[in-house]
Amino acid sequence: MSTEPGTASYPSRSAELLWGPRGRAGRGPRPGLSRDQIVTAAIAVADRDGVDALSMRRVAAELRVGTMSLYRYVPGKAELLDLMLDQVSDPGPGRGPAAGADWRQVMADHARGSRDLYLAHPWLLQVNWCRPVFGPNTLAGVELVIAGLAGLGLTDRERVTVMIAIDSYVTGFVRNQILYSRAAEETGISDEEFWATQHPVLERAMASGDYPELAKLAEDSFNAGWEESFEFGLQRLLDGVQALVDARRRPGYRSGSTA
Amino acid sequence: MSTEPGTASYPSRSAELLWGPRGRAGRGPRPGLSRDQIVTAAIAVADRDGVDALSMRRVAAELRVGTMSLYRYVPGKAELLDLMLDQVSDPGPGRGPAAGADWRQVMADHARGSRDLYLAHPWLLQVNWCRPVFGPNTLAGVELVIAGLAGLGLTDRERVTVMIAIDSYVTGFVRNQILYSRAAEETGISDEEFWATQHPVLERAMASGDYPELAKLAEDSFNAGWEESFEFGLQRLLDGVQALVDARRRPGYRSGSTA
DNA sequence: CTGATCTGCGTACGGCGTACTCAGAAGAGT
DNA sequence: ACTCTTCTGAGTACGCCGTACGCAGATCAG
Repeated sequence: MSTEPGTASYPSRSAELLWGPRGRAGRGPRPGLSRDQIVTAAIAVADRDGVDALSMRRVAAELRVGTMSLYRYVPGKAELLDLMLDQVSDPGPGRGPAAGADWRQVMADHARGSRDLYLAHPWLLQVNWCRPVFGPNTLAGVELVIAGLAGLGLTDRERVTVMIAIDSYVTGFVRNQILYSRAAEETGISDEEFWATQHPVLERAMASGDYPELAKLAEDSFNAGWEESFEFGLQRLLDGVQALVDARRRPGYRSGSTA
Repeated sequence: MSTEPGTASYPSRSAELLWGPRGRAGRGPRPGLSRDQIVTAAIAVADRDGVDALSMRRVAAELRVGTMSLYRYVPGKAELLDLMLDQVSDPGPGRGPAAGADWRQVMADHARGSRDLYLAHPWLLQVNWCRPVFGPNTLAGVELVIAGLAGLGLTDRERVTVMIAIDSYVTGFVRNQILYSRAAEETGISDEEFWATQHPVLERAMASGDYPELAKLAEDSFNAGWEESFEFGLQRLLDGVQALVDARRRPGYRSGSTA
């Protein structure tokens, strides 16, 4: 409390908001607004106009309400972002793993689902969360993955670490994709224009001889689609996990390296 | 130029700054400052006080100079960030791959090097780069990895995609680590205090029965160190690449899945 | 009806990035 | 040596931001 608020949320406050009862004392006037309304409006603004356009004033305007009224429902912007994260992580009702799916399918589905989520709400990866506060919906996703890794002979810690690895890959990949492709509209410069400005610079760099291997690459080496690249890396990662699972089942096997 | 600047840099301007000649016309007074000085000072501020404390006024104060003077050397904050990225990516002189290292060692070294870099300069992952502009140093890192993947029977496009996958994993992992561990000092709350506030909430969630598999996990399943977790995931990913390399060498082999 | 309590929100403060503007220093041309 | 062009340094100001504070009025307990 003594330090400046900065961008960081106060985790215990966010936890209360995420898990706490939504009771209300019956003394004053009825609230004309709800926390969910505010969170929904904020998500709409962030989706439509980007995270830079997300401000308390903007959200209030969206709801035709005074700016400071928001603070009756949300302690501050950081906590609002925490709530946005959890609301958007809601998988919807009845979203479980297909009954007969093997672990690899479950992991791949989860990875693709996360990717879709991040692409639909790019601000998820652009915001500096003070610290990931676990909300009910976030936790439900974790449960699904951990359950999908049950019964494979992995230790509990390995299951958790595999989950982290997959999440890291997805997060990092989509972050890259967003930086490259979404930024086009933010700068008002199309992808073609961007590469048109970069191309001569790169040509000169290649001609300099400082990057011999890069210069030898075929022209279209960087032209794989995002979707295709994502799948490729994901399958490599899952292949590696597969090797570990096989090793646990056939104890004679040795992995390419220990960890 | 017609649109608002926002957070996005103007890529052609950044490219000129990164690659362009540093010539100066000899007419006016000598510049009392240099772009490198500004970039260095900005990096110092970001490292010391965090990315939120990085402002043009702050950098100017660091250099005991008027705020607007910075704009004689750097078009704006976004471009300054681009320059910071490239300066910090300088691997130093004579940093090549060890001569006899196999590809796996080269990839692992590169991954660990990136990780160290990101941990040393967390703002690298917290800033929303408008778009990754390739600077000389960034490009040198790419060259190293692509060279390390030569001669393995992979296509050019596969080499690029493997590189992206490794970079995605590293980026995503360290981002997570930073969010969890670095945020402690920003909120002024220690790791213990944070978990102390989260623990009862999680206990109640586990007791609710909504997360059966999570509840069954051993208590210390999440307690693996960052370093250990990073290595584990990295080795899994490299195992997967290994499988692809092996498949290319023994054409009869089939991967766990195609991509 | 009274008093406590809660909501909505206007005002204001300090900080941000940066456009504009101008004084004055330094070299070029004569 | 003088002028003119050009460049640097920087103060001021504008429109954003998050949010602390305080007040008017609505609502309900007693």
